[in-house]
Amino acid sequence: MPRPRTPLLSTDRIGDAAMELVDAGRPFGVNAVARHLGVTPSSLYHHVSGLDEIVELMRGRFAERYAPRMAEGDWDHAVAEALRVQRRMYGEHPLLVPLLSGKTVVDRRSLLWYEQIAAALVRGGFRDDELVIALSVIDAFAFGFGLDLASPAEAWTATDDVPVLSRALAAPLPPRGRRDEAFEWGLRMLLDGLRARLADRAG
Amino acid sequence: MPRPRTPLLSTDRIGDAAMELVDAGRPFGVNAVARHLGVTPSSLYHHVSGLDEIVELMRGRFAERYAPRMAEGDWDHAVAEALRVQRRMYGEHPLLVPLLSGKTVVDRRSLLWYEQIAAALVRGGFRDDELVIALSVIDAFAFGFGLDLASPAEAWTATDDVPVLSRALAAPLPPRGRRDEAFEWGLRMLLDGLRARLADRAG
DNA sequence: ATCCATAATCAAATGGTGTTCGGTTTATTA
DNA sequence: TAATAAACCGAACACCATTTGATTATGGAT
Repeated sequence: MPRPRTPLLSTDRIGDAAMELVDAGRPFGVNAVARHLGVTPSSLYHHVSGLDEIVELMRGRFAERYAPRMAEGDWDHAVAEALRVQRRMYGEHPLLVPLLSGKTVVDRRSLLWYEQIAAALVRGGFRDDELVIALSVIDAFAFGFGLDLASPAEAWTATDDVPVLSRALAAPLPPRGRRDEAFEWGLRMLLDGLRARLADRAG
Repeated sequence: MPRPRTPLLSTDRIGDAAMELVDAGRPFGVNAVARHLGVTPSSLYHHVSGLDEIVELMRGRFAERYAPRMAEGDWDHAVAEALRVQRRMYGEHPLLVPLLSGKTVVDRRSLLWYEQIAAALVRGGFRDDELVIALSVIDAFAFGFGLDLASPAEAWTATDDVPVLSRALAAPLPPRGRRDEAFEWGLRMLLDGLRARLADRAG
């Protein structure tokens, strides 16, 4: 097939297709995106450098959809809100976790997500040299609990060799579920910890 | 080649080969393990169900090598020690992080690692129904900071669109490095948070 | 109006992956 | 001794990401 009269592809269309694929919980990859667009895989390489760029485009589309409304409230409420939104995203699309983790964030709209958190931290009183540390902690937190959502429900196997662990696994679950409860514990620890950092410095 | 007079393979040998591969920082996979053993990939399937089981065997070998010495000290010191050891493991073998995360832990020796933490938490006074929650938080913590170690040094790209983030990235780094510092922040938050949980209940 | 470089598609091939199947030989067990 | 199971290999399968070359349409320049 020759060059079409009107282009079939564009980075926007590719990013959208990738997002739709993940939205539907279908397997993700260059070939899958091409199939979903009714196009051969090689065509994509005229618009995109490879799989990583497609992932980055998709990251941007999702950052747009799950943009937190953190307004101008207290800095800690803003951080909590951002993390809750991101966790909702991973909960609704667990496939994203292994795709988005471990790669440098380049996409503009995704960087804005971090920018908002950084701004909230500044508002809270964190110094410049502490910002990147705090952001790293927050990021590790977000991806750690994101991984939890992407993992099988039974994270550990009960065995006679591990009686304490087995008893823990057999204990009744809280109404909210193990994962939600763990997230709320973690979130509280994170915010308390950040606030303590500020207080330490003041005192 | 027919069946050899003395077997070339065994699950132990396969697990060792996988570990040696990751130790050397070489690419990991069924074919790579087979090559390293001087054997065709199909031979492995007489001893192992597939890639996942090889990963699980390797998890066991590493759990053995990085077994924490948590003795009988304070429960919080024990948890801290276990997390530091695991972090050292991920630091020395970042390839492990994406391999080990997101899969149910089946290997006996790896489960013992969690068992020791569970025992420490019980010693600290956590109830049965809280144990699995606390373990989940600890696990998310470990993998979150493990992911940080497996990620590129520059997690974010500085841009004019994100001035606060860019300023944060440009700020001088602490002597220990961004990652180590973030881990220590996080560890302190985690332990403080767990202790606060216990105190809350007492009061 | 024509020419030409560029852009956009496809078809086909490359080298990789994990996995399965069939054949051959050896070891073990009855 | 005969039958069965175990352990290897070779070859194939279906996928993957990516590259190359050919074909044709578009848009800008002469």
